[in-house]
Parts: sequence; C-alpha cells; structure tokens
Amino acid sequence: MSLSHALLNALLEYPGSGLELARRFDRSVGFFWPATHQQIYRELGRLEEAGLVKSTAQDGSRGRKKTYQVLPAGRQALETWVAQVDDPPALRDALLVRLRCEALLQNNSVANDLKHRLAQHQQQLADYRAIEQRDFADRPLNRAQTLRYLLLQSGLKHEANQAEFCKRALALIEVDS
Amino acid sequence: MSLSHALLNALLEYPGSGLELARRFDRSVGFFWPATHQQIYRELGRLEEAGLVKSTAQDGSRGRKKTYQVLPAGRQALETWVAQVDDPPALRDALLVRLRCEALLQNNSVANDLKHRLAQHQQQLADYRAIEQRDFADRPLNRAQTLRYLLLQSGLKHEANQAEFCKRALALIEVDS
DNA sequence: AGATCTTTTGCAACCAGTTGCAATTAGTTG
DNA sequence: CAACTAATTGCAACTGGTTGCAAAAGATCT
Repeated sequence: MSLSHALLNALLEYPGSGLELARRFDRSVGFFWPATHQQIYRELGRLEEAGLVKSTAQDGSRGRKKTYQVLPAGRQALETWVAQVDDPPALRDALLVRLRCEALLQNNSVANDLKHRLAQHQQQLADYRAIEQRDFADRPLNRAQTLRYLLLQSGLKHEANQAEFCKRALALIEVDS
Repeated sequence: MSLSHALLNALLEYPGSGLELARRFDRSVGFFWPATHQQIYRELGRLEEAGLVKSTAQDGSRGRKKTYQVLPAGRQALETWVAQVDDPPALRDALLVRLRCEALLQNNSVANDLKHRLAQHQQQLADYRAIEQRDFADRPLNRAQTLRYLLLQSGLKHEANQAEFCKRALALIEVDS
C-alpha cells in the first residue's frame, strides 16, 4: 500500500487535483513509485473514504475538478508509515531469465534485449548526468538537496552498472554468433 | 508472462514435478523471477493446456505426483520469447518514498527502514562473496561460467551500492536526531 | 485397521498494477 | 448556437503475484 503514501506525500507538498497530481507525480515521488492517473483517482477516492484526505469542488475550470488536501489524520498516517520497515523489492527481470535460457538454447538472440537495455540505460545515464550538472554542480547544498543528490548518485551508479553489465554480456555472447 | 518461460527454462534443464521445480526454482531461475509453488502449479496447468509441456503421472511416491517435460512446441515458444525485448522493470521502492516523506515531515524515523535495509544488503553481499569464493575464485571459467560470474558481479556491485547508499543516507538524516 | 503425519497438488479469494474506454463539463470554433 | 475539442474524472475488465487453506494419497505408528 505504498501508493497511498506516495500520494499523501505529494499532496502534503502541495494540495491539488487528481490530474495535477498525476502530472507532478512523474517528476517527483512517482519516480520511485510510478502510477497512472487511473490508479491515482482510485486511490484518492479510497483516501477520502478513509478520512485521510478531503476534496473540495473547484469551479472555474473544465470538468468537475476537485482539489484534494491532506487532513491531520492523513499526516499522522504518513508519519506512522514512514517509521515502518519493508523488505527490499524483489528482483524480477525478464532479461536475466533470458540470459539463463540462452545458456541452454545456444541461441544468441538475447542480444536483442541486451542491446535494447543497453541503449535505455545509456539514455537514462545521460539524463541523470544532465540533472546532476543542472542542479548539483559547483554549489553548496543544504540537507534536503544533499539527500536528493545522494539519490541521484545512487541512480547514476545503478545505470552505469547496468550498462556495463549489458556490454560485457554482449561481448560474451556475441563471440560465437 | 515471464513466469511461464522461467518454468520452461527450468524444465528444459531437467524435467520434474511441480514441487521439485518449486524447490529448484529458489536456487536457479527463481533468483531472477521468484515464484511460489501455487503460482508454479497454476502456470504448469496453463502450459500443459497450451500444449507446451506434457505431464505423466508418476507412481511410487506420495500424492498424485506428475512429472512435467517440455514439448517441442514449448522449446520453440521459449526460443521465440528469448528473442523478444522488454523494457527494464520499473523501479518501485517504498524506502525511497519514505526518504522523500522524511524531507517533509522532519521526522527521522526513516532510519528504521534504512537500518533494516542496510543489514539485508550487507548480508546479501556476504552471501554473494561466499559464492564468488566457492565457485569462481582462482580457476579458469568456460563461457557459461563466465556469464554466471558476470551476473554475480553485477549483483555484488548492486548490493554494495545499496549498502553504501543506506549508510550515507543514515549519516545524513541522523545528524539532527 | 484406523489415526495421523507428510508430501504433493491445487482451489479460491484477494490485492495491486495495467489497459481501454466512457462520461461529464468547459472552453473554442465555424 | 451547434459542433468540436480538451481537460478532468472515473468505471470495468484483465493480469499476475500473494495468502490461506484444503483435498488426495502414500507413509508411519499404535
């Protein structure tokens, strides 16, 4: 049930409507917990029903827009949740299954997926580097910024690792193609 | 639909019954695509219905044991799948959501989850290192072994990164506790 | 033989993410 | 003003992983 808490987090930053949330999500909490707008609407409904959030109808815009804001009970629920503990998300990656299959099938078509992934990781890496330059280069950082930078660095390392892994795996399987 | 292919892969290595598979799974493909025995039974049923696998009743053991083996159509389906391409699995991690919340709530209780995760990553790291010593140290490796070593190295790096990340985040948030 | 324990198989309900589409309302244009 | 488009909200069905539990059948014990 992390989506609800991600939403509470986003609404605590600024109150907003479902669509606003859905948009902001992509560039904020949704980075760590992606969600579609349908999921978001469904969850907002549940949060309201649970009394963690309240909505007020909004005129002067299209559709029947509602603005949501967090109630004290919602903030409390978020605090409780933050203090809890989860196991790390399970690894579950089709590419790695493919690599295992390759060993059996003697068929180097995994290269397709490897190349695709390599390209994506390189792209992601480039994006992260751009963000690093834009937001964190050559300037003093406060605590919150340092934390965000830490997250970015972790992402950078991860993408670099993955790209490196793809390259090495490609080198290995393409020897006998 | 990767579980079905993970199963085909496992069955191609050795035919076996549902339970045998479920046991082997934990130490093989299931590492990259975990599954419970209920999932496995359900999926074996579907695979059989789809004509990719056939089962033969097995006497001389408890329960109504069935042994499954892959049919040519199954092998074909696996080959086709291996040649396909998937997007990398989406990142979805409650810990990172918690860290974002922490910035808002000024409440350093994320430390709970961070410490828990740190311990798990360190444990995992130790396990991987043991495997590295046992299986890959100081010996020549053939192609399949090199590939497996590559996977292990990737896992090692990942765990090391994660542990490092947890440590740094802890240092950061515990300053003002 | 009957009770019960273990192995093996499996059903059913649930939960959460995904996909496709529809309904409502407001601005915009011909 | 009618038709159309865009923004906003939302339903419904599907898929796949999770959980809890139960049925079948041989093994074991008394």
